[in-house]
Amino acid sequence: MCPFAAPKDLDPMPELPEVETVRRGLAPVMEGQVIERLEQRRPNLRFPFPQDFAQKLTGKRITRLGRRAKYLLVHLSDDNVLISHLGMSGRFTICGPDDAHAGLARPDGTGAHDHVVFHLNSGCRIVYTDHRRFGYMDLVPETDLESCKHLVNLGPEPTGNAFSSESLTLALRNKKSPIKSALLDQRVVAGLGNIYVCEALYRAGISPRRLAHTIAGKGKRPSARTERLVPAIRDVISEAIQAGGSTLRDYAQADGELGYFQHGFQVYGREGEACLTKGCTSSVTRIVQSGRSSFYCPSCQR
DNA sequence: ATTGAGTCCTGAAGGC
DNA sequence: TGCCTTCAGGACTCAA
Repeated sequence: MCPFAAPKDLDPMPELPEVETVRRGLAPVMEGQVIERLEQRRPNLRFPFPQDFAQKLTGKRITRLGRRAKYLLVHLSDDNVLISHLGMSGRFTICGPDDAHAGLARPDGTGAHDHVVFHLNSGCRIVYTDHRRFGYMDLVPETDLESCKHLVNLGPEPTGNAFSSESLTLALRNKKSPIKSALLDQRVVAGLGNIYVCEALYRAGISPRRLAHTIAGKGKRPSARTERLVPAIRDVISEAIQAGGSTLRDYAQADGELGYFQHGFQVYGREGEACLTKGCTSSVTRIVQSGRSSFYCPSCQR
């Protein structure tokens, strides 16, 4: 049950589906439990922890685990919400009551980046590990959740009703940046990261270099590209959540580390390899856009 | 206002 | 073998 995770081929990054998978994995272990003790091993991750963080969480019951975009939301009995962003390398691991190793630095070097340990009254421990420390945690009152600085500017959830070809048209209309950058903008649609943007654009047959406003079109009615892009985003996210769910049990049994699984990416990380579109003889190309890698097929994506 | 560049961090991977 | 450089990425800050 403890985090002796085998190295993965691809360093997994938490985007919306991974965070949702983490939420689903943690919920049955954390909901209803009291945080008997919280170990905070350093003063900050990406940002400082809130003042008296451990003290404010001690003795609180976890009422519910939620999620918004890439944020994990831990609702507490005192009407505060612990907001956790996993950044690049944040992971949660469930350690059972009998596991002596939880959250301890070990001779092989693992454990050195276990920054927060939740000790629950069930005896389980939830260990937050983040070797790059791009993640962060914050505590906000439930009543201010939607208007707090982390969530206030977020666009619609890609799997929700508010995300539609109409809303996307509006969001892209005046954007002069490439569609790749626009979709990474969390105000346009919330929860996409580099991987799923590449995959969605491939599915929709849209070049990452195309300027966002040329996708939205000029008229009021959504363009053909927008009509392809919305379901492409929706599907790629939904499928990834499903894939996460189906492997959740295996991972929890294997090592307790939650939310990461082998994806079948069609373009991401496949530079130089054959395009998977039937009949296409091109190969996947990598370009750099605003400092990030974009993978795409120059023939299929226009 | 919008957009892009720089920044944080660490481990892996490649070069010599 | 080992040291050094480069790279990955989200999202904040800053500047054009």
